[in-house]
Amino acid sequence: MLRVRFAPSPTGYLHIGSARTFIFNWLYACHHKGTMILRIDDTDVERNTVEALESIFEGLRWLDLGWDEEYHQSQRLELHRKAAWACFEKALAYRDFTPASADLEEKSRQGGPWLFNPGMREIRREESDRRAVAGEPFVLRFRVPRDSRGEVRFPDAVYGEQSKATADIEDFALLRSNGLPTYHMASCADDLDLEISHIIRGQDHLSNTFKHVLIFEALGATLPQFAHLPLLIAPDGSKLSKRRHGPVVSVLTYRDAGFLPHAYVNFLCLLGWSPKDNREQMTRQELIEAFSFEGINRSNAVVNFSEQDPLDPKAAWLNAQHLRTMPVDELLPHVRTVLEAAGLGVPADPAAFRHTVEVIRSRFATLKDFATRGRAYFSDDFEILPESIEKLNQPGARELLGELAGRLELSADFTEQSVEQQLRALAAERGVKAGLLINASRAVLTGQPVGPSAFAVFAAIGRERAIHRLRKA
RNA sequence: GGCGAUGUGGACAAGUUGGCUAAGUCACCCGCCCUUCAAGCGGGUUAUCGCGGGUUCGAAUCCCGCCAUCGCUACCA
Repeated sequence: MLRVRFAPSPTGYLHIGSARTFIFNWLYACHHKGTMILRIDDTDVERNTVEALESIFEGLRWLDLGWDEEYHQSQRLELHRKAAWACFEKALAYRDFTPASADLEEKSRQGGPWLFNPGMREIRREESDRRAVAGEPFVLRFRVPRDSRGEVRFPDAVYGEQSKATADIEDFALLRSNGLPTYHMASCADDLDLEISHIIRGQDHLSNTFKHVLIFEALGATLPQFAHLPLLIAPDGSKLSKRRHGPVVSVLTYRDAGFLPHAYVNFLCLLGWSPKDNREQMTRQELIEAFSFEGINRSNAVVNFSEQDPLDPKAAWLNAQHLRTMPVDELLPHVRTVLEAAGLGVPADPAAFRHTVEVIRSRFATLKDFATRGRAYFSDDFEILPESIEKLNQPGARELLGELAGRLELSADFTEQSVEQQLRALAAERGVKAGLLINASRAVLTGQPVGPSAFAVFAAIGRERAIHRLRKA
């Protein structure tokens, strides 16, 4: 049974890189009909916040992909401790009584690799026990087998066969002096207990994996398969950080910018992965079918944003693409949500709503456009832009609009075709270009200087409202 | 400093068992369409494949060296 997990730590909002990791895990699980597990890695009590946890869930819910099982590491601490002490009992770990120190850190930075605190590795069991019982604080460290073996290796589905000399792996901590497990310990113990078969995570963990392999072996487990993902980075090559790059690193920013969840998922998939057959816009099902480790790149991908334009142009394009090609009925709920959030109503007649959306969506790039540029379609309270007023100020435009209103009122029917007929006839009779009336109509009906065919606008707005707006001009 | 990785046009990204003029997408420019703006359709500009050597009839693809960038090097994850 294939089981994968996404394991965020609740120390900040859902990062777009984390979101992509979640998506790739999800895709892999779906492709192989496996199980997707969400595991909250909250062992760092100092940095965890409930706000961050909420924010992560909010982001994941927006992505709208779901998961099958959910765990929180803080509720499984006994498991982690048991695993850590099992290592100790087998003499694969030892107590380190050295107090945390910045000096040692400094020393290691200059003088080559730092492997362990001098003297601690060799303390005899009796002395170690005695000092512990006496209440002396300690961290439990893994005893890297530097004497018995030369290197640690593991295959990575993306980066290939990896190896590292044990001489270059330091004695990392398993348990902190406060008794809580470290990331390495908790993660491995849980991966083992939850029977994770494939660990798909960011490449920043590639070097850590050597330690994890050691832990898995110490616990007598067979290794899961590893697949590391290239990182998402900023245009200047630095890693994406909240401090330096602001809201562009949070998935919720894209929700608030009016992205369709699936369009953003689609975009993220194209960063570091490719179906290799030129497809860009893909449905969820197509992504699931096409996804495989073979399509994952090894180089980091740049999220192409700038101060002027915080949205990656390709992401924006992909969103517009989905917006105008997806089945309308799937789009409608999203439009409704955005309109309601803006305090706008949705047409009572579902067919009218659907028709209106159909008319305007090809000119919009985000969901927000429906409430801003498309406001006049859903409310009588809208602004007429200065550029639109210019079109109204053409000589004779207002008078003709009034006249048109009169004719439309008396007309037998009110369809795109009939309105066009009436309008063109009027223009011909008065000896003006149809364009004059067409552009003026659009301006007064929608407030916008540009937009869909004016005749389609008439039909979408409806007879009564259209006539009213014509007269008001 | 040590270790682990990566380096194809502004961004994404094919191609890496060596072999026609290095795909495609976004962005940008032009044209068509046209009542406007998009969309759509057609076309175009942008790459000495990080740099320098080597092997070869022939290298983005193989070998060596160098450089740059990223990651790990925490009682953070």
